[in-house]
Amino acid sequence: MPEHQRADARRNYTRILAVAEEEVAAQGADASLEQIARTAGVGSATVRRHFPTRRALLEAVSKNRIDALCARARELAEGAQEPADVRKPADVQEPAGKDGSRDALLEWLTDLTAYSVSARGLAAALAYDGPVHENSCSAVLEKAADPLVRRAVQDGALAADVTVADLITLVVGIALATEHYPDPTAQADRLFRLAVAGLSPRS
Amino acid sequence: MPEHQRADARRNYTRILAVAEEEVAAQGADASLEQIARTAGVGSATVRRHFPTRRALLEAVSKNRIDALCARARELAEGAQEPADVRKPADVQEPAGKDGSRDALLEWLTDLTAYSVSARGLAAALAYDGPVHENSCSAVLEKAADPLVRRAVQDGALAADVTVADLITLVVGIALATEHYPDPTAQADRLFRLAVAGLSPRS
DNA sequence: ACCTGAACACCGTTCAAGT
DNA sequence: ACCTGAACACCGTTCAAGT
Repeated sequence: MPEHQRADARRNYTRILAVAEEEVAAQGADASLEQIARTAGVGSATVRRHFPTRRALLEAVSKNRIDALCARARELAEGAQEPADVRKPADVQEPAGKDGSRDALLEWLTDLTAYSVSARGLAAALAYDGPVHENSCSAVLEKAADPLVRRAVQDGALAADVTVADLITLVVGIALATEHYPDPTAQADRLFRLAVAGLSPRS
Repeated sequence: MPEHQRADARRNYTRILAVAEEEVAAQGADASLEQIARTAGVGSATVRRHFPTRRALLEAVSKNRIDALCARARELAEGAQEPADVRKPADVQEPAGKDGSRDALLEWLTDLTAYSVSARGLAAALAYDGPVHENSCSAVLEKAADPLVRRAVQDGALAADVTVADLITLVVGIALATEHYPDPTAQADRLFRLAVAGLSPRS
């Protein structure tokens, strides 16, 4: 969204986005752009001017949830208990340690799973689809969650070659594959816990 | 495909399917039905008569691979080494034991992952999409692979509440989420190994 | 019984004409 | 600078007319 816009342009942008949020929530990622234009009372060409691709629209619709997930990641990265301004110097081992790192990461991934399942269109917006634009949902989310993953690796709670992109893609895959289940939340939860536990023997 | 068909009907069915295989291989699960009809030299209504839904067409296109995966599952279920006709009585513990159960299951899941990534349309055909028809791809595949999962559970190599549907859905999700990566096979492999290892500490 | 061709409603894209 | 309306090519669906 450009800085200085004509008033009517900004108004249209807002209306389209509001309608799109409802429509995507109701119809999912395949919601009709034409229908959105009609309901917003603009031409479909105007929708296209503001959102050149379907993905761009889905990303805009998902922005609030992405921001919330980013905030949550930063919160968890600092350690849930202590306020941000009393952090230890970098050379002191984090008090949370291995279990804390792992728990924080798992909590965030659990939140991501819940969001990806319940917020229609979010999984599609996050799914990899060609080289990632700088300010895309994926890029923003990965940047925010990266510290969580790095700390887990440093503390030995996660294999060294696992990236934040791997984990997000895995969760997105679970969300996509469970989308049409009778109870998507329950099934996504099952699969997420399965992936966390692994397929190795339990002993 | 009905038993007794008029010759031209059967011929059309075959041609449509052959064209669909090429088109889906080239364009993926979203291939244009209209285009398939044109190339096959029939009306789009004829395509629709033989394959009432897109899913039905994708399932028909995927049939060979599904059969191969079923055969592989049965092969692995009997224990790779011994021929089928010297199997022990049921009350004797399988010689393969816990590790064998787990290895057989993992090998099959690895094959399923490879197929789901490389055979375009297969993941879409397997993805859950409402109540499963009796002879659907999913049903057939689940039935064939179920013994592998049950044996792994019995031998303690897998948590008791994990079902064959869970595992297939997880793999399908990985395939869907990695579809547009530069190297889908490599990324799907990464995620599959991650899910197998789990996110728990390694020690 | 099965197929064809046409008609229909819809969609996304593009662009000339407006203000 | 931005929007609208129309034109376009495409798609999937349905059905009357053929053989």
